[in-house]
Amino acid sequence: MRSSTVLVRGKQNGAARGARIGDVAREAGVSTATVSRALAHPAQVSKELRERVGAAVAKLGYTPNAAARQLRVKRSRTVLVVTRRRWSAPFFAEVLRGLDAELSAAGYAMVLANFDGDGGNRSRQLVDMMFSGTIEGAVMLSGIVVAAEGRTMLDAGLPLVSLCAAAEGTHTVLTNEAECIVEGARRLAVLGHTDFLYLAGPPSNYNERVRWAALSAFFADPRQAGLRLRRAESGDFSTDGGLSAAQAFLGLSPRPTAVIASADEIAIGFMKAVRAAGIGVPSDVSVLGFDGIEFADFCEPVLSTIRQPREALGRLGARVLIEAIEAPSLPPLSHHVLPSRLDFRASTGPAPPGGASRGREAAPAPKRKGARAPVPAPAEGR
Amino acid sequence: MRSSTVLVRGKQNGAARGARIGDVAREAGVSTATVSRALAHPAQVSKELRERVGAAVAKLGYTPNAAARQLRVKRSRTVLVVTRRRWSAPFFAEVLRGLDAELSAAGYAMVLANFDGDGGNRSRQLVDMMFSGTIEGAVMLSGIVVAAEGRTMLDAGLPLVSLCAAAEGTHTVLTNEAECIVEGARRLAVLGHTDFLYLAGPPSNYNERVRWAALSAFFADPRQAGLRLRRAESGDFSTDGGLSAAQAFLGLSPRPTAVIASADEIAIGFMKAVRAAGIGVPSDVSVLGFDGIEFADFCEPVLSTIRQPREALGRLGARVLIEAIEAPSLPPLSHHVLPSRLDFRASTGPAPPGGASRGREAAPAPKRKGARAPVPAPAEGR
DNA sequence: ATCGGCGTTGTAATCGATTACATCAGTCGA
DNA sequence: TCGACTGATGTAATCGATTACAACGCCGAT
Repeated sequence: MRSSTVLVRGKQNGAARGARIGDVAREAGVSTATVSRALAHPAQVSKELRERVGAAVAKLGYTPNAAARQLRVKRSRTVLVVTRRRWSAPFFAEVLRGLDAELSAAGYAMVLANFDGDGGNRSRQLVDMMFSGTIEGAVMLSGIVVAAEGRTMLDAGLPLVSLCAAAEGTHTVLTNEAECIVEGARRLAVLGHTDFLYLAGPPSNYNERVRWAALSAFFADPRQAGLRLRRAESGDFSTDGGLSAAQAFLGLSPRPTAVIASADEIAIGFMKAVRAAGIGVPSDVSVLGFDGIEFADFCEPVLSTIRQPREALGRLGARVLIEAIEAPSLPPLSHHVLPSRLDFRASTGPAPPGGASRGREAAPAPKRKGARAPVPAPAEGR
Repeated sequence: MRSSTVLVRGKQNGAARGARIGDVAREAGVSTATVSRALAHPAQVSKELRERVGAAVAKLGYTPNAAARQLRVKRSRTVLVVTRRRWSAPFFAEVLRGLDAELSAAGYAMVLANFDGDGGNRSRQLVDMMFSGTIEGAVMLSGIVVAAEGRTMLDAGLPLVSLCAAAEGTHTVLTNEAECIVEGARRLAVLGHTDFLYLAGPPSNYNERVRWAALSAFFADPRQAGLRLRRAESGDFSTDGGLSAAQAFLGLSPRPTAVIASADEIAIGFMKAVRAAGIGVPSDVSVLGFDGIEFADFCEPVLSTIRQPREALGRLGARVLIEAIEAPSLPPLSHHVLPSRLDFRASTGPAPPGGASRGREAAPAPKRKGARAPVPAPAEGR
């Protein structure tokens, strides 16, 4: 049989072998049922035995085995958080903090997994997690419902929350980003700008699509007939993306006087590159970013941006998920919208008096390969 | 008994009720042992039955219950990653990517938990995780071995890796940060600087201590008798910390001409504040940061920094942990050092010809409450 | 004295997989 | 033809907790 000597902190070929519930029961002179009850439902146990059990637990350093408990009660108190590698790190880190704060306060552990649409291995890992009982729900920052072998994460029937993204069949927590970006364009128009350039992020990204759709819809409105909107691709929510978008900008003629980026990183990279080419911000071109990351305050000039409530998004996402998990029956899908806030600062100003530059007075970009034409709007939006 | 109709994707009061191994066995006309073997050790099962089992698994959408498996085989294939809230987000995000990449490739899930030395609740959660069998090992980015109720994370006997930090009894993965910061000071001295200021991060932080210890040891060396080192507190690895350190700097007389910050964020905040006060960088003061975050390339001027191999740190940390977990017996503690790299750019230059300014020509800081005196070196280092 | 009810405690079934061991069929060599 | 061996499969024990149910003692009401 099993060794009868009690190992308090014994180690045995690499794995810890702690006390089991039976050891505690023996030590306290009670049954295992009483030990279990004393720990989980203290009110059901007499003061006398409760104390004996407590002493035995402390003496042996007992911690209930999580797998055994999970198997029996079918609750893991663990949730999955799916992220995307291409995300903006400063944005993501804050959201994660909100999630962690709320989840840990409620006693949930958080499993973090990147998902970048890889071939099939990671997809299967994630889908299996949903079906294996390890997980009680998931927060998806990717907007993608991962699928593998004919099953999707949704099929497990667990609550799912899309955070900063929307997917069929999930709860959603969003911001009013569409309104905000339109409001930004409107404010720039009030400052006299008529020629706009949108710096797009990864076209497959949900937020990217929403922002572009809102912006292009606004410009398509006949009441905005005097305004012009073009679009340049950055490829990524990154400063590098901003650098490459700047090359496209420098090739345009006439040059737009107002630039709206789909992420602060893009705006920051863009500003650096155009200023290096002798273009003034905001004297020649106004730049508006998106997200409100910390470094928007520290670039030159200080970046106008749309501030997203990052930590609050994480907190709300967590609460929505926890509520769905703990509801006695399947709750209806909920949809929340948190407000983002437009913050105009030094990188935006009145349109230059002479109107748009012809793209001549500044030194042309040293080596720009194949003038990137502005890209037509994709099918979605309108 | 249990319903005999097989629920393929059935949901039942909120929780998914998938097929169990017995259902698969019945469907395939074999025993549960054969199903288990067909999935885990296919070579032990005849081709015929292997195929029947595979078909049944696919038909029923069977995924083994993780808790039951864990209970039996005592392996969770899950590791814990402990972070600290006060960490630099861009730094942290990259390290996390490295960890995730390596862990997921090896089939491990990653539980993420912030630890900020909170009263006791979080500590207990973490320690309990170590003892409850949920976790097979942990990577600690905090340098703190969490303890609660007389037990520490170490006591569970599981492998622990300290990443970018060192703690007794753990494997460590570090960078040569001490050498690098001294090399940075040396290079600045070669540029003619003699009056240095160190912008400290949170004094309880491991990296902060190592950097300060190395730097103060270097300046204490009699061969560097002509050099002077002072220290200002930033409180945090944050741009805000840099702003407040700048106030201390502006109050010094004579003002140091070389500033070494313990994090890029601090350096970036510092540069912004002193330039706003009319001090030129690098004409009046040279600034060297630490970490090599993306935004060091986008502030004004471009920040000289010490680049840390962030993703590589994460990857190595994960590999060290996995190796320790999978070793047949307790392996000896290992210690790795990855190289960081000094990168001098626009924010550092020759010492101003006139030597240090007297702290007069620039507008004094508007409201500086109680001139912050330079802080004496703490006990460690020498 | 008898009964019902309540509060406390113990016994044993249960969760769902893995795997030691037993069983059985088939193969090969003597 | 028999026994030893091999390979495939099934039976049932096992992991460690939770909890339904039974048992028990004690109380007050009848």
